[in-house]
Amino acid sequence: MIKISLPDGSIKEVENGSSALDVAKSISQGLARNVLSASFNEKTVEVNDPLPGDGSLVLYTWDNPEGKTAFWHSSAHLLAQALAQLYPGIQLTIGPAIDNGFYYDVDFKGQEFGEADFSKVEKLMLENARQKSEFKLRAISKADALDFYKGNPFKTELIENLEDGTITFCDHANFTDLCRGGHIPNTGFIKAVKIMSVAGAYWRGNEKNPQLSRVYGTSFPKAALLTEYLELLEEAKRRDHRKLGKELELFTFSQKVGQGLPLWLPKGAELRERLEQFLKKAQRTAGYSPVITPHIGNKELYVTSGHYAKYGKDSFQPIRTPDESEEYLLKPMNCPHHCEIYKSSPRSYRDLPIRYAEFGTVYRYEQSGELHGLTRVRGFTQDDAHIFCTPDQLKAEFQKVIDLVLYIFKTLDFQNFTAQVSLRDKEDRSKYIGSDENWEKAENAIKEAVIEKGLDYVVEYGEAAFYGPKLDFMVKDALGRQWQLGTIQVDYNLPERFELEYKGSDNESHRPVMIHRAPFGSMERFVAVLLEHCAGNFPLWLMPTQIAILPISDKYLDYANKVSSLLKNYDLRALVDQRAEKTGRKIRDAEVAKIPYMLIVGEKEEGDETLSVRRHGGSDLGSMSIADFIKHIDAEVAAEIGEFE
RNA sequence: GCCUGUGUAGCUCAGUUGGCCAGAGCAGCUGAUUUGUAAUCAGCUGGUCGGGGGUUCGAAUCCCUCCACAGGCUCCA
Repeated sequence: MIKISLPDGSIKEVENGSSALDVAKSISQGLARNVLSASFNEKTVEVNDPLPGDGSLVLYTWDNPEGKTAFWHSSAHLLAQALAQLYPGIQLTIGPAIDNGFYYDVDFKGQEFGEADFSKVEKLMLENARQKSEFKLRAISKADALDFYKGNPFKTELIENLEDGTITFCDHANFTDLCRGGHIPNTGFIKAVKIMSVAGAYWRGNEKNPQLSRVYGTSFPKAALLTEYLELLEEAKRRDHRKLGKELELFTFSQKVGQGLPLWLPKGAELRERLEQFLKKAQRTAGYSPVITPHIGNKELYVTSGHYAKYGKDSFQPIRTPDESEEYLLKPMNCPHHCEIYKSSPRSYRDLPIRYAEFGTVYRYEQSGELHGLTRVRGFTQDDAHIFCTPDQLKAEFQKVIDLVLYIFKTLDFQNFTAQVSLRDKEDRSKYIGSDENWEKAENAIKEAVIEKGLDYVVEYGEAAFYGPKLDFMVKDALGRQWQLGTIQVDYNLPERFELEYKGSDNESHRPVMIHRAPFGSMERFVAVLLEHCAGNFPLWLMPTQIAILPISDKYLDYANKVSSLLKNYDLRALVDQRAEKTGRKIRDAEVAKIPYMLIVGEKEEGDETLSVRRHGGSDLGSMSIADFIKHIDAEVAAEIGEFE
């Protein structure tokens, strides 16, 4: 007998050779039916394999992320099996579980595969699933593994990088795949399957490598869950910022202007302006000085900064002047310009920190396939600022920026953000410029600042900017894709390259440290993510049109216009629906336009100088005097914005 | 840039074995209606079927090519 301890603290005695599944059966039949994976002594094990001895066991079902991972990982095997059956001669590479499903990268060896083929793959997968084939993991020697995959350069490469003695294959039915393990008991658990898309993916993510076809799929233990998931995707589509942006007339694109170059329509521009004013006010409080710099700069400037060497190919081609020796670049970054402003005058330690802020529009030649609505464009405006400070001031300045970012996220109700500390790649240091010593200092300053602020964060190695480590604030869009919004970056390198100096109290020259920071990130991306976050129902203070005044008939137009001009005097944004439509229609249109407040005015309201107030979404707030309504709105806006201290 | 798709009126979409003059709803315009909490009625306007080239007696439909968009891959705000 062996002793198995379970998460609830209980200890189960089971016979030698029992599997995780046997333990589940000894607890309850219901559990046994639902167990998808297990970990033994904190290591993932095969649920069907005998447990090696005493230890602690955790069983996972669909309700645990571990269970889903095993489920989708196993589904990837099922997909590979079906593809291999349908397309003889294809080469399999890798097929991991991902956030909402799985994919498999295959080389179709020239065979056609497109959307039209999805249903036959799904059908075959389900057919195979019904066989209830067990997944069996077995050890294999490196030599045998290489022999098995002779002729498949991808698997061969994977195996070569593995240690002999640790290599395992997974068999189910008559299908075998290189695999490290973690499977569901058998294929019968997979009840619903959907191939989502097929896309090109370079082997190991490197565009110099051959391109494979990545087949994306998802699967579920119940058909109803698949339906539910597809409905969720539909809902996400309704929240898509590209759709809402069009409907709410915020922005557009024109082929004639160019790819990735957003055109802000009046309502969108107004919204964006309000966001800018909001941040400018907070930045005034925080001691920033506004600066303004031009849209182009001499190429030499970016050669000095190192941007040209690193991002030259991602820039628009240089602009030439009639003077042949001159080359200008559409500015891809604002920092070199700000460095030159710093240098425009000698600086003393008494001047620091200096904080230059600019809503600077920058241009980057993103590959056409990269462009995506407002979240990835070729011309965008950063809410950029550069803080020049002494090394002693770095941590405090960094923390002040964190406060500013958190204030913004709080005001706009972004609760589900991820703070990511991005550090250098541990192995490859060649991607970065600057001394090890400075990198160490910068990385430590960020870590300390984040810990002292009590921020939840994850550390990502290799995600740093080429000139320094950073702290990024990531938010997910409607489809679950993660985008970087706010960013705070420490930089010892630009001060060096631009030979920035200040005179210390010791009358010696010293080098300042720079912080690059953009709490929104870019206005374009921020508006996009905000739009999806609130499904177009922006907070009242941001709404381009806050109030729709709806006269019952044109007899009350005069009163409606009078109310409108009164509201405008209070800096409120109202429109009067002058159409000869029925009230029901006017309300519907205002609802569809997501206007927060509707004021219905007719005979009664005109008589006693009141308003009949309706809130977007259907609630009737009843009758109110104009003064009370203004107070009501002011209170709502004040509650939304709060003060930055 | 590459892979897989998509592109018909301002918007959403029909037109899918090539065949009268390319359709609908919404929006817009004109008129009637003077209306009380999610769509009043009628009429009218609006299209180089993404651009170019080709096959054909005949192309939105088939072929080639370019462009844009969408979902991915690398990078990044």
